[in-house]
Amino acid sequence: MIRVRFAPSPTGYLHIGGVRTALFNYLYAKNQGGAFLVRIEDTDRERSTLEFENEIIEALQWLGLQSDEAIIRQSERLERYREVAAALVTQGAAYEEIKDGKTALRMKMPHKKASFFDLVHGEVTFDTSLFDDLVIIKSDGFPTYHFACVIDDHDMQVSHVIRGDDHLSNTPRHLMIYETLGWKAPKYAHLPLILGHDGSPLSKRHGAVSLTHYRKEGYLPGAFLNYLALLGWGTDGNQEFYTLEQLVKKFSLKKITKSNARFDGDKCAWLNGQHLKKLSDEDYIRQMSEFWKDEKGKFSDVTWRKLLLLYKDRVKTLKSLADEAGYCFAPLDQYDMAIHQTLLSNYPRLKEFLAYWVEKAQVLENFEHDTQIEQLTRDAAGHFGVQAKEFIHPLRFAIAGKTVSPGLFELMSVLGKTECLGRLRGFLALNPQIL
RNA sequence: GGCGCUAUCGUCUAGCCUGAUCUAGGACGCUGCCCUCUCAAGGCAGAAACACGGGUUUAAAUCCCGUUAGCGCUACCA
Repeated sequence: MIRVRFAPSPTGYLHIGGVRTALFNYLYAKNQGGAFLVRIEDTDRERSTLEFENEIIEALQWLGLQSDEAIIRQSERLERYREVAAALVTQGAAYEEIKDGKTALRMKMPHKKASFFDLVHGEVTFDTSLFDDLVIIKSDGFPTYHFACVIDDHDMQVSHVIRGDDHLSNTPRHLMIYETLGWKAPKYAHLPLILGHDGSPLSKRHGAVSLTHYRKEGYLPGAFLNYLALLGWGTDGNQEFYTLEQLVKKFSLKKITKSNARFDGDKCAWLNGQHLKKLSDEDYIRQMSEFWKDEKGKFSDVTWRKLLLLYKDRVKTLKSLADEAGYCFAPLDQYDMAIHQTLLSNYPRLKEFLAYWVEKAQVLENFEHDTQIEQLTRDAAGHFGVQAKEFIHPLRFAIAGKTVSPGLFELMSVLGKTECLGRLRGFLALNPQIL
């Protein structure tokens, strides 16, 4: 039975590297029909908090990477660690060290060439005579990471330890603990690390390192996981878009890369856009509506739906809807005069056109049919003997305050007759000396 | 410093194990074109890499050695 675990330490928010480690553990477990477990390593009493722990567990839930068994906390297993440590002292493999009146326990480090076969790196050898005797119980009575980790993995019957490369050099130490305890060590797979865009270790300096950030930006869990899977893992084919289920099916430790990878925000955003696009209209609308609860209330269900669909191919994150469609949510308070001027020089008869258009459009009962508005606009252009775009571009600017938007007529039908004519009249009333 | 890991386009990667099929494939980003009411989306095209130096071999991105660089460990942090 394959059993793996993700063992975060609640000394901070779940970060990108942690998510990737959790993901690969999950993928391997599910691919092999095994179990994925979660263990909270809260042996650092100074830095561990319940708040971080809850946040991490909640984040894993959001990602869909749930533990198959009850979550284990190291702080609840102190008895066990002390018991094993005491046995080691009794057998003479560990000893007390008193410093500043505080007592800690150290395990004698066996001196030998320690080799193990890493599932990612292959054969790795260390000379353990270079290591100090390992502190196993700190003077505060808590076990050190190394000691607790080994005992838990053994007690939880973990078959494969899949963790970051930063633990590669720790592995021989762990192996020596297993050896003096007379326990069988699990198999190891050390994952390459995720670095910042500049190739340096991921840190706050890089800005977005916590998963929370990506949640708030409106990333889909599946898309984020998909991107992370692509870092340090490749397939023979050219497929890059994967759902979690597809990743589970295709995952293999053999395809894990040996070298560190840099996090590329652009590609991550692109993939999220791809996932958004692949969502069914219903799912997309549900996600957006949940994210934009407040804005939703400003529109009828039918209009809201129409609005969202207009931007489905244009948004990369749920949050970016605001960048694309901000003008739908709030009235325009001002226009960019530079663009205004450019438009004016391109279309000198702009005011005349718009006034004519308003005159024609106000006769329409409503703006519900974009084909109707389009026909009206093209007729108007024909009336002046100019191309339709000479009407469309100024109209777009007056309506959206931007030179970029989805199809103008669809946009107008979403905004509605009253709002559109209101904006146009406001625009025409602006800067009479320029117009 | 010591020990360990790693090294293909700017970035993520395929190829490396089992040398010849690699004038090195895909993706993001970038540039151009098409579509077109603008922008996106989509389609097409393009620029862009085997870190360096030795060696083995008829033949090396692929195997070996060294150099360099990056990263990790070297805590009573995990």
